[in-house]
Amino acid sequence: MTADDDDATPARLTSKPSWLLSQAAMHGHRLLTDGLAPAGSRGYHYRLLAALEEFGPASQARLGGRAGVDRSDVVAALNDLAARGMVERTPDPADRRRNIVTITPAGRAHLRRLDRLLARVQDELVAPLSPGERAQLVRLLTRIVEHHGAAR
Amino acid sequence: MTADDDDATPARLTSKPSWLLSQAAMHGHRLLTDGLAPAGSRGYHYRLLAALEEFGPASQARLGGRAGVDRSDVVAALNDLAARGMVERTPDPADRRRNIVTITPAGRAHLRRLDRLLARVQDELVAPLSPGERAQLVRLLTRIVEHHGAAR
DNA sequence: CAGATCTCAGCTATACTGAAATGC
DNA sequence: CGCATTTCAGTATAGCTGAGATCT
Repeated sequence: MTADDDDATPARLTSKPSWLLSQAAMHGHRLLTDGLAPAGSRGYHYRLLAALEEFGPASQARLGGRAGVDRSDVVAALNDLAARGMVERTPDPADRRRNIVTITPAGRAHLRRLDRLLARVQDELVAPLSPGERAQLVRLLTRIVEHHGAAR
Repeated sequence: MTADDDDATPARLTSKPSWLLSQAAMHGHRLLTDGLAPAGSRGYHYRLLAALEEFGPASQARLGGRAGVDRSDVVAALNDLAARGMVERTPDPADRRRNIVTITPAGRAHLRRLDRLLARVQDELVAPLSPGERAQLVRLLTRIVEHHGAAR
């Protein structure tokens, strides 16, 4: 009754891309959560700050679209970021339904810190692969994501 | 104000293995859920049946370990499968704390049906890749999963 | 006694839906 | 009016924890 027996995984699973992807993503998620915890941040905080710095100020609806955060969850995440002085919400004078969200200098500094933390996470995640293999993995995954994302 | 602007994804995300993996896994999860729905089954039903057929009858604890289903969720999943006559729970005469779970002929037939449905799902998931690229993807993912899983 | 097993109740995080309030 | 935006309330699922009952 060794650990081999207990942990043995059916070949039906280990051979399937869908299972491998979900397992690898699960490990990635844990590394990311643990990696960002020291900064008191979550993945969606990073995604929102990144979208703001790369594309500039935006309404919450558009920001959510870019960062992959649901309209409903953007609210709470921005509350967090605003409370820490990393973003500012100002009413849009041209359309008073909208909030224009802007990243602050403190937000940019925090984003740079998260960038450093996440670089380490990526390194751990693909640790067993050579640089060439890592690039190949990114290429293959990008094609899969674009194939299914384009149909959205 | 085109869709490009709304759907634009920060380069910080699209270049990261952790993001690509979670996106690809998300698409895989949707295809899998949709693909199994016609059979009235979930991913964990498939994993449990697969573990039973490949490794034979087992206690619920061991079965959960093999199928990657939490001890707490095994109970409900087996209730489903038993109600449909796909598994049988019998007390272990050698250790009366345990239930020995066995797959029935109906369970094997159902598993074969799920196998066929899932083959289509895998095909859709990696549709943009050539056969060689699919094999390469499986190899790379396997090494990542084994690297992190071994440390468990 | 410690520890394993099954079971149930409940928690957390994520992704999503519905609807109200406001404004275009 | 229809439609968009923000916000809140609530739902569904997956993964997990705690504890009780039973048994080794």
